[in-house]
Amino acid sequence: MGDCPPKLFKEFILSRIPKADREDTLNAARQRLLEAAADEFARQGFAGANINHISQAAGFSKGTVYNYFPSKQALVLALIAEAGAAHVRYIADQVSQVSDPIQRLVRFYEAGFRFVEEHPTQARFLITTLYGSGVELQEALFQAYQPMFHLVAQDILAPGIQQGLFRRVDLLATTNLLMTVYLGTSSNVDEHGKVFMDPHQVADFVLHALQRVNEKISSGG
Amino acid sequence: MGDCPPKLFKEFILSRIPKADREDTLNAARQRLLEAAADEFARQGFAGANINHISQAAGFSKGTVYNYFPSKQALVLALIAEAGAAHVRYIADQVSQVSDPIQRLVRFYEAGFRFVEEHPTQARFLITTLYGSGVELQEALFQAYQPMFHLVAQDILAPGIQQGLFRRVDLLATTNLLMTVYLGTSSNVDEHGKVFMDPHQVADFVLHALQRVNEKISSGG
Amino acid sequence: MGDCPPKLFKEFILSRIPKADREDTLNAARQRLLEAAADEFARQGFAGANINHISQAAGFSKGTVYNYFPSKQALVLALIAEAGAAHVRYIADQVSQVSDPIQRLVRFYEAGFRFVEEHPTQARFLITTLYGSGVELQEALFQAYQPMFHLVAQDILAPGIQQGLFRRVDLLATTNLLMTVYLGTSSNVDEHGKVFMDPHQVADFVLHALQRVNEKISSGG
Amino acid sequence: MGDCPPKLFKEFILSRIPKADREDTLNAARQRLLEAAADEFARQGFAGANINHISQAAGFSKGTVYNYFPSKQALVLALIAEAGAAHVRYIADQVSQVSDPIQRLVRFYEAGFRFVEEHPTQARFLITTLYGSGVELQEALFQAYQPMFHLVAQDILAPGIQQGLFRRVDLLATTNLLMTVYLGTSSNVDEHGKVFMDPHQVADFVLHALQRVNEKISSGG
DNA sequence: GATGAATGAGTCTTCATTCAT
DNA sequence: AATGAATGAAGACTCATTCAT
Repeated sequence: MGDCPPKLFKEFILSRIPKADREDTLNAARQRLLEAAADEFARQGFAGANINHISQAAGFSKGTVYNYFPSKQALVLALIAEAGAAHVRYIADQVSQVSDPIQRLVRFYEAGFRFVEEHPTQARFLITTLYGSGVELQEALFQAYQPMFHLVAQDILAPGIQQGLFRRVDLLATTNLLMTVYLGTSSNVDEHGKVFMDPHQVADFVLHALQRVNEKISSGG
Repeated sequence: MGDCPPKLFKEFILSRIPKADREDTLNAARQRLLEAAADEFARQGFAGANINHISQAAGFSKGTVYNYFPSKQALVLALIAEAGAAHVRYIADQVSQVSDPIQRLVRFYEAGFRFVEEHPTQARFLITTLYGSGVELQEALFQAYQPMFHLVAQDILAPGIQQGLFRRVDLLATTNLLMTVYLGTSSNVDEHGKVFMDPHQVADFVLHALQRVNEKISSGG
Repeated sequence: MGDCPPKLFKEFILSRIPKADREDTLNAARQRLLEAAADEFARQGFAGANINHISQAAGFSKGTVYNYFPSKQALVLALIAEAGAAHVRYIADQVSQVSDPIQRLVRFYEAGFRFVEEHPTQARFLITTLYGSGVELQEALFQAYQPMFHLVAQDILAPGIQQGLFRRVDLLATTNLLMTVYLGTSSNVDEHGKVFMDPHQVADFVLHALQRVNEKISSGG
Repeated sequence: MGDCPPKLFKEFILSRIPKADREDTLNAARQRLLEAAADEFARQGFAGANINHISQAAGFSKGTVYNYFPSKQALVLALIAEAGAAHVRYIADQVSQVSDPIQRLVRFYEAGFRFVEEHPTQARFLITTLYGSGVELQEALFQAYQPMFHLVAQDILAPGIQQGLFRRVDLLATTNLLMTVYLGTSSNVDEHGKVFMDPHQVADFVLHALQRVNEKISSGG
């Protein structure tokens, strides 16, 4: 650095600090856009969403989204990836804090509902994308959710069965059912974003379904 | 007759047939439009659907939907009402053929999945409308589904509890869960419209959840 | 026809007449759009042209072009094909009315300039498209002009050489030169659309270039 | 110096070098921009050109063109003036190296085609601008080309006629024809930028057209 | 009732231009 | 002088809806 003339050194210093700020600013702008997008997409669906509204809801003028995302499609896909990953991470973090499979299952629903209540817009976006129309987006989100399926199967169900806490259910089918129950119940929220059902009610239900019993009720056709 | 151009032939035929049949024909036109609408709405969502495509898919030309439905919105609402009612009726019919609550629960899932497989387009439309975006449409469908909630609560769960077949669960919450499990699992279909899960697997799961037990697994947070 | 009830026969007759009119109307609309397009494209170039202006200049409102042409690109291509063919046809018709190669060459420039003066918009469009930017459009027009190259080569130059009226020039290169001279000179018009040069002046020039001589002026580098 | 970030290194260099060289650097930047502009304008036409692409193709970032040219329009006009002048100068230099009018005419086409092959981008820009759309730009280029018309008329044709080498043609019209032949033939290049025609073929053609003859072929309409 | 041309508001996207750093 | 984020006007294209036939 000694070769740099003093003036340039100063400039160099100055140029480093704004750069960090700038990056923060850019990331913040991107985040604002993603949040606004989640809101708009959740309310109107992909086709019904207006990308200009998104840009303006994020505090920019019409064209500015396109400085961050090359198209409406790219914007949803980015949102699916980020919100999906955030959802998975939030739940996985809290589930992994306990080790007992039963506790983990309870935590799964607790954390899941908490995510919905803390991130209502993202959650609503995710649910409507998962079940709403548009196969391509559904598949993208399904990909993003793979770790959550894995979490339920490998970190909750499998050890629970192995430890004799749960009955010997089919792993794949039951994972699907537990996920279905989570995603379905968490999509019912009141106008304040509160999930209608209580996580412990839900957990109770599935724990009953998983418990070992002597006599099996037959459902044969 | 061979000299008549096809369009006029159609008119001629229409003018000859008795009034009751003519009504049938009109209803048939309406039905064709509703089916085409279900397909388009299921694939593209409400906002993404093209009402002209619907008209043409039904065998009419562009403006003709408007002879049957005053607007795109009115068309979806009619479709929600009719498809929703058909869905409820299909399941209720089959459930009511047996009287044992356990058998009824099994029938509920059997009939439900069968409906999805026999009416894939309607079913896909209903699911995407129920979870997809657009609060107004969701509420309309929720209304249409009230009889199905009632069926589960009053004709399956309540008698089952009363007869001591099911444990004393919360009626509303459990109805929600059973419905959630149905709607969630029936939305997972492969490319041929076959539901991924087996109805008996699902029924087994919920019957386990409902069975009376001596020792209760606690999920207390 | 005897099988048709009388009312339908009347309808049949009525339905035939409007149909012909309708077709005329549609073709007229299409032609109006193509003319308006030629004007706009000639003035602004492809990229600079505003397709809404074209629609409105043709007496329609904004979106109506799209009832006739699926895209801006398709519109230019149709225009290139139609105007190019008209240009070729106009010249070929008049050239073929005489049989002497020298007369034909004169007619070629006469008819060519007349076309420019009678169809100034189309002509300007064609010239700007041929030399202007956009390789794809240039190639499309080049294709449309093939018959004009063929005309010059096979119906004017070749017989002229064979009859000993023209010197033994290279057929391809000279065709290019004659076409170049035509296209280049016909692109210089005054504000009233009148070509600056006189067709006989131009014809004289090329006839001198083609005449047989004893002594050849060498241009050897 | 190794610690200086690249941007600053550039500034450092700039600040050390003498004023005259610095001006050269600035001019070099301007030249890079003009070259990039010629490329973009030639490919896309004025309306289709993207001024940000130009800036980036010149090695700058988006806004930087505006430090050199106040607007897109000003940029083309500057380019027209500079490239037009370069074109004229290139040809005039080589033509003036010989004094015989016939040799000069041959040189005119030789040098003209050589310019196209050595400066393909500029040449393509000039041709498309001359014939392409946008009257204002056409006129600007026409102005820039005045010295080339003057060259042909006063330094080639007039002395040739005076020396009895060419027949007594109309000066203005023939100048137009010679220029037309040049501009028209030089616009036909293959994908490597090579002009399709040979300059001597072209020169031969016009020399034949200009040569004195005893018998004149009449083209009288 | 059926048709399909016409309408025009609305949407996605591009890009010349500005300006704070 | 260079940067590149932001702006917002403008343009290609879509489509719900109307209506004369």
